Amino acid sequence: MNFVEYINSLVSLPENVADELLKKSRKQNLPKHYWLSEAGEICQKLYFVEKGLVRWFYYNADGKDITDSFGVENSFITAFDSFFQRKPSRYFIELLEDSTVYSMTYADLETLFENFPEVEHVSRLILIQILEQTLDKNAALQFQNAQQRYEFITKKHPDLLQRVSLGHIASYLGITQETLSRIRAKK
Amino acid sequence: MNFVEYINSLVSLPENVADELLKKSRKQNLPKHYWLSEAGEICQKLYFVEKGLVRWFYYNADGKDITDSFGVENSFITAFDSFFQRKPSRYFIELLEDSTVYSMTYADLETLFENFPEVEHVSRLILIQILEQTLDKNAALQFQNAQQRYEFITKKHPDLLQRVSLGHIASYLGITQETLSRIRAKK
DNA sequence: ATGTGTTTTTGATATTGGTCAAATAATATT
DNA sequence: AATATTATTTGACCAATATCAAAAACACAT
Repeated sequence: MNFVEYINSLVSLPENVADELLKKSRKQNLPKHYWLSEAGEICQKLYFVEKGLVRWFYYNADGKDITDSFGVENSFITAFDSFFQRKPSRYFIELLEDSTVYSMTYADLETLFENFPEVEHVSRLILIQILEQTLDKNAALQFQNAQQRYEFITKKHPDLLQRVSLGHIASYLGITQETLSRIRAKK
Repeated sequence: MNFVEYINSLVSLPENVADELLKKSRKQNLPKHYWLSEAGEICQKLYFVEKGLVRWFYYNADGKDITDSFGVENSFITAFDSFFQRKPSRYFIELLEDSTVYSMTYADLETLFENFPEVEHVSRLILIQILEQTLDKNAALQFQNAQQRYEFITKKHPDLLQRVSLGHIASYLGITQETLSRIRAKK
């Protein structure tokens, strides 16, 4: 599924809008470990992952690598604290697998916003989805113990357990990898 | 500042759009402890707080009251997991002070979306702000100790410390009120 | 196959912050 | 003002999880 097909599954797009979206975007195959964006910089592109896996992370005050989130197939990916507001990001965005992504520049997206209300509309829908996932994660961290956090990911994102290293999963859940390893060991 | 003035401070609205927004909205004074929305139900309205203070909270599996977030003057308030997607919410929304709010139904907002691209546009801007605040809070909870969490709120939302009870602040930060009380005691 | 680097597991110990209970302080009600 | 209610503080104790260190398992390149 390319990203226009994905959008069409959310709202049906007039053909000319679909064409414009494809025309303004660029498809690329990029290798594992490639960085789509870096902390401290303004994220220049909005990505769509057709195949592959990404990780948002940042370094905290102690220099520790903290995984904020993961993005899988059929997700729009960007530094949400940066791209739309044109200010430096907190996050790095890293490919965890060889991936196929579409990308679009901010300027091109703005042009689409101005010319096609449908694009603005679908952006709103997607932002709401992302906001909801973020709220979910907040609730999973606040006052949940390590066991409960692990259950959150096994229920909400079981696919990630197969594809992501234990260390990244633990960090995402706000626990140490030793603790996660012990949780897995029992049961 | 009423909510149309607030929106105008973000993007300049054509006069007819501003008029429509005001026409579709309702201004109310509501008392402290009033619930704008309840968990388990579809949140029916989008609110704007002109004066006052609100709290999002939910009851976790143990029946514990968990504060997710606060909303102050000049904020749009709704159950973001519910209102736009028309599904039951996790959250209660409670007034913590006597407040003046504007409200608009989903149906009326949809009509505005359909007729005025500017409304869709400004919604996107507001959603991005909210998403960013939510990401900030995520980062404040993940791998930050109690002291650091308290510093987060003193820096980012110092006003809340004056207006919200210690118990609610502690819950918001994912720590017990006893721990927060002890943090305040030293220093 | 062998060696090198990375990831995961296991163990021992330390620490943070939670829990429970009671005292004090602040706020609301009669 | 007196009383009841609610919020905050304090103390003693304990549990969950972090930290540090080392071993084991696994992956990858030569």
